[in-house]
Amino acid sequence: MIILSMLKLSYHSSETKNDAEMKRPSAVMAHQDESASQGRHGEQALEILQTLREDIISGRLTAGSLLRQQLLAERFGVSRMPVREALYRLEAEGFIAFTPNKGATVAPVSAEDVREIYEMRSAAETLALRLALPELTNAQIGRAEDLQAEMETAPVGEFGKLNAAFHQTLYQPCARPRLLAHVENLSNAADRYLRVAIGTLDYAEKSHREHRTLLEACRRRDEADAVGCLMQHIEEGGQTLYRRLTEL
Amino acid sequence: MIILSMLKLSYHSSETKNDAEMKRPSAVMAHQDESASQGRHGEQALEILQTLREDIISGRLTAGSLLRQQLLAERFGVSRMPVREALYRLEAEGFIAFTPNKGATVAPVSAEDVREIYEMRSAAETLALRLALPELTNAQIGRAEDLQAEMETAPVGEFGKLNAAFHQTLYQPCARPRLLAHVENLSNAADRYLRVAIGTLDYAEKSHREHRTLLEACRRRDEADAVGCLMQHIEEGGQTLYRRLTEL
DNA sequence: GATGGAAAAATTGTATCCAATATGAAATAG
DNA sequence: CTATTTCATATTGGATACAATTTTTCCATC
Repeated sequence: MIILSMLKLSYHSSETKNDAEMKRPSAVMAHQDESASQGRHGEQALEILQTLREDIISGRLTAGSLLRQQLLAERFGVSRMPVREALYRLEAEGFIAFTPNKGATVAPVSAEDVREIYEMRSAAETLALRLALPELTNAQIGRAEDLQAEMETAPVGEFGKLNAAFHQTLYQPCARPRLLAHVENLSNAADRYLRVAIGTLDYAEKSHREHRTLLEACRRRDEADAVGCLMQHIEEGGQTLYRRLTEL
Repeated sequence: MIILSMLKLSYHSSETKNDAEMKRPSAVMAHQDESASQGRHGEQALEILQTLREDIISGRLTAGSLLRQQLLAERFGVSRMPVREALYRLEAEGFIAFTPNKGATVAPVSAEDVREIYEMRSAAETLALRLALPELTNAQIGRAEDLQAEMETAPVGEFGKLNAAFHQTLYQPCARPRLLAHVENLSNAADRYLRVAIGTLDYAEKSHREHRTLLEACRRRDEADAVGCLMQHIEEGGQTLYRRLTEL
């Protein structure tokens, strides 16, 4: 099957002067303040959101778990109000689901879900790479190479974060805040499933090999090759996870 | 430029038994209760969310407007609590942005934004159509044709809703809840910009023509043709809006 | 008249309290 | 002994109350 984009999405007068950073918290922020969010105003909810998201991605909170607002409030030493704010945002990200008058439960996992996530990743990330490649500098490619090298020696627990950073580094120059947020959200959703396959060595080996091939194509600024590599990388990764989950 | 998907996203053992309806309210719900949300528990926020979203899309709330929680609470006859819940969800949808201790403002509009939205629509909707086409029944195509006929005579104010329904009808059989929610969200985001072009007759004329061509390709189950039509339809629509906005 | 600062008002963010519903246990009827 | 009903408890959804911060206003000073 061959899908061909015969439209070259050439929008004229594209200035792209600023990266148009959206005002949203954007999920990725270095822990700027290790004092347990006791100091300043209005950041408890963010802390709770990030912690719960980590808990779900890492598997500490399993699918179907009930999230009791009172328990969470006590755990974080705050009232139920910022907890509720965090839960609303988690719902928007697809990690939990509310049932009226009953509470929030961690979203279920399924083979169909991971298949869908990777189908969407393929579409979104190839678009991002295509738009980013003309703006991508050698310095940025170098940073991606560094991340790749780090990933190859880091412990498996770090794989998800480093992998996301690697991909984001390549997409960043596209300067599309909506698209980048979407890619990040899909990456988080995928990380929840990654644990079931990252244990096997050949999965990581294959990923590393494909990353290096991708970087090479980026160095050459070969758009067709780079996008093809990325698409294969994502779709085959998704198929591997899908098979792994249907076997269980 | 030719992008070719050389991977045929063939996931084996694909059961797709149920459509896996997500528990989230899903934004599209018929007004089941015209009594101003006074009756049952836990639905004020939904009413507020839908109303505010409509207000932003329709332009009644303009970019940069400050959304005062107290005013909204009084307008809807509730406390600030369900208002805040609605605002959090609107933020996740990209319609508003919070600035700490200052409040929520309606997200700005820009030519870059509409360009990005249509780039994402092209990627997401062609994927949805590709996945839906093998499952699409003649009855569903008939319903799409009915919607198209209705759209050609309806007042311009109805165009956005009918257009979204037309596209959703064709994508629905793909049975991908995440993807469909994403497509719907992008459609809402695009509707905010549609007002600037829908006034011109040739825009609507062109859209109707392309819709009929698309339906014909769907009838023939010609995937390459249908996906090509859809991609051209979306990308050229986006370029038209982009040009219109850069001229202002 | 313009400018800077302090106080007052307004607004957000959080905590506490209340209402409505759901969950679960105990009691009663079969 | 089991099933059903009723009542107590727990939990969510919403309203009110309070604290922290920002914005506005007003006045003094240059």
